[in-house]
Amino acid sequence: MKLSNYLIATLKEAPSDAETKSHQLMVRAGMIRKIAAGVYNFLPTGLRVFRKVENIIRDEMNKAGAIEVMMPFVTPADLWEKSGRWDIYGKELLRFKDRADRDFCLGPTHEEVVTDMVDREVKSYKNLPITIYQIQPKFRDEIRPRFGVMRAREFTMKDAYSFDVNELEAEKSYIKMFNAYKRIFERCGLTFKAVEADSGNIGGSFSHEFMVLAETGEDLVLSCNTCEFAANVETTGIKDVSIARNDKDFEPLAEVSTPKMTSVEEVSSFMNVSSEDIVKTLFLESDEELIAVLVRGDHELSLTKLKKFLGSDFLDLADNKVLKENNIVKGFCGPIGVNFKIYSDNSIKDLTNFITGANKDDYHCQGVNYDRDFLVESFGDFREAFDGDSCPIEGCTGSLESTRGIEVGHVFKLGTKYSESMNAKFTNQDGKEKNYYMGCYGIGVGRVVAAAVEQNNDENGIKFPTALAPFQVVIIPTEKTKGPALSKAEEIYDYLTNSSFEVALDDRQESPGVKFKDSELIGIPFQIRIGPKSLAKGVVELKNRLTGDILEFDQNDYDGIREKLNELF
RNA sequence: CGGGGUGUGGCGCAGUUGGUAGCGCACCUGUUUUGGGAACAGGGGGUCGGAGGUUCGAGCCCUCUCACCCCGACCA
Repeated sequence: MKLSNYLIATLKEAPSDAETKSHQLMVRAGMIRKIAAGVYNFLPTGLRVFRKVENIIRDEMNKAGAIEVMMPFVTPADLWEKSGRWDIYGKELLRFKDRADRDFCLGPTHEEVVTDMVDREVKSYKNLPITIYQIQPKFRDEIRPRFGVMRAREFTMKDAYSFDVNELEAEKSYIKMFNAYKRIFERCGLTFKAVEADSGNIGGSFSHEFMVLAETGEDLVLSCNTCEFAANVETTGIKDVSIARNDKDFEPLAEVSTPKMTSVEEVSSFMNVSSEDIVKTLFLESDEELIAVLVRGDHELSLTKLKKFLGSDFLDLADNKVLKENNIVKGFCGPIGVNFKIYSDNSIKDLTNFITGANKDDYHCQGVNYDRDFLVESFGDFREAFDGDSCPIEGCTGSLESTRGIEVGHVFKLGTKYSESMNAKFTNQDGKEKNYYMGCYGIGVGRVVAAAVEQNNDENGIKFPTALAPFQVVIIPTEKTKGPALSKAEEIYDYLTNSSFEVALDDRQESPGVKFKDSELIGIPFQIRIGPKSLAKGVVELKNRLTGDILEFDQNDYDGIREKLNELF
């Protein structure tokens, strides 16, 4: 590629809305441009990197036996109604009507479409197992898109779906994909970790996330300092270490005036008690009913865990309106006298004589004890784990450490969730119809690019791993006018191009400094520099972006340059 | 959705009590430069997010609206 005929859209300054390194650098390097919140153009160099990632993914998917298809971006509501997700998915699903007033949405994921497709085409166990994948745009109307293409509303995802005859076979498919994912992220040159995860809106029984470790990651990963355990905070279990409570020490229940003390911190300092002696009461709306949940004052409720425990599709904090309708006094909530089911975190089991809200303005209760003062519907693990918690693995005495991660891939065991709801079946060996056992596997392509930038940069710009760089090598003649350096550069350019390298020739009418800076900002791993200075010595120079090393070659030693590059790629 | 903030040339920004809109970078032309974002001279480019209003006069004041960003959306 001759850069005089190319689009190098580099900027000296990043737009003020770019917060993370990767966002700033991708804009400055001229890879992406925003055209609406969470919606981006990929400019030529950005697309080249994107394609590199895409091709690595495609290659590994094909090697793992997955078959590529393409499903539509626009999907009809009836498929979503069939699976039941039309009502569950909420505002993230961008819905619209066509001219005939029929409901559609932009696909945020494709379980429905692919299940329908496979169900139509596959009739027999003889056609199984089968894993279908596509690399295609998705749209999720995120509450808050941010960090450039890291969390965009429109984004490209590789999504694969496996169909098997039974659970055991499905597990094999899962492992195949899991291993393919490891190879993909290794080839992309990323430092990552596979962790246990919650399966969220997609549903299913079991899942792993692939996390690229980075400061700016949006997820919190907890890993054991002793064993192999690692999981997303959302799903990290807490060992139930509660002991039997001594019933004899019950104090009388009493109300205490706590004017305007609505937070745990305020109440604990006002009453001079530790936050562990306070129990927070939260009211939540689930699918059908309002429930109350108790967690210790120093703990955080995990909506994810509670949702899983209750088996409900919808669970959220009750909003102010609902609270008012039920005469719940915000800031002074307590479990005493409420007629909703009360769920309580395991850590409460231990507690005697704790403090809660009194359900009336400016009062808390002290000397509160469950069973005596209120009844708990069920105890369970409902709080979020944090740094320093003990490892949830049986027999392990290690403790958890947290790191931040960018979720670049996610693999799920779905089981028969979708094949049942959509009545998708094949005929088994015994002539009976059976639901498919499914798995689903996603990778955010743009997010992999952003994660690579986030993990690989310095003060000069992006240091792309060689497998992802937009060009493998750029040839920089350091004289502007046509002369011996340019003709030498063109010769080497032709030679390396014919040797199947991805070469850029920076023949723009720019000063050398500009070319060096651009090349380093964009993240091209090697520069070949040719100028009056080097030619006077009869050499050309090869500079390594990653190490800063400069090698000299005889100006006619094209083979030597080629061999060196071959070594490095 | 709640709170806060910002919209002025492609990017980054300034614009005073209301009086004909400016700077740096980028861009174009010319000359000189040519190994780390060159110098000089000249030049082009703006419905000041949009609509309405107040005023002799609005980038600036008022009303509405749109977009974008940040924080929160779990502590009750």
